Amino acid sequence: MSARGQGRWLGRKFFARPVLKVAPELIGKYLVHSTAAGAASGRIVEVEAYDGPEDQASHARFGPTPRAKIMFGPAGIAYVYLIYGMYDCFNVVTGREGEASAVLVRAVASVSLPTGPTGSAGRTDGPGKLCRALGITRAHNGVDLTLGVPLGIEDRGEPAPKLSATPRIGVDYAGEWAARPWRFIETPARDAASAPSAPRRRKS
DNA sequence: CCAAGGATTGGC
DNA sequence: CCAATCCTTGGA
Repeated sequence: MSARGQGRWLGRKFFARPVLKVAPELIGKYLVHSTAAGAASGRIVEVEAYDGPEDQASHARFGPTPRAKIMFGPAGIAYVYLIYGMYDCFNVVTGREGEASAVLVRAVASVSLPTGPTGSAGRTDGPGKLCRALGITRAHNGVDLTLGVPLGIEDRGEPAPKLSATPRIGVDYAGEWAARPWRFIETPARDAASAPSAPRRRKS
């Protein structure tokens, strides 16, 4: 459907802005993975921003290493890496070329799979499960998301959701950077059960 | 070359 | 609370 590409897929201009502006705007957009079998998609509901080599939580903190150099490149490119030897995590590069910033997509909802009913009834829990659910792997590292295939991010014209910002997950080692509220989630309708769960981080 | 640790998840 | 599991990085 490249013929109807006008504004359907988020383009270079959207991604080529400061990551702290792009990240919250990705909430409510749709991550779509198209294959021969059909399209797998999910509504983005949780993201994290990683901004520059000085961000001690970012993979770019060691400079443009073989793995992280893609973060220094042009915006709109997928950065998919393997974590803990078993899970793939999906990111999109943002900002100007030469800067090192990216958005980690941590969760999607309303998952739709080509094989039929999702069964998931909705939401993935984390970046690893998200990639597994949508079939995203390291093979997608470096693909241009603005083309829409095989991977793209779609604006379906939904109104901007209400957002909350919290510190990022699993970056305790990052010192003062760990405290920055650079994780964005759609504000839960009710927080009765979910709010108290956050503090539990390993290592007391 | 080698040792250490990780943008996580699921099991005990 | 902690093991799984392997790639990336930094240091010797």
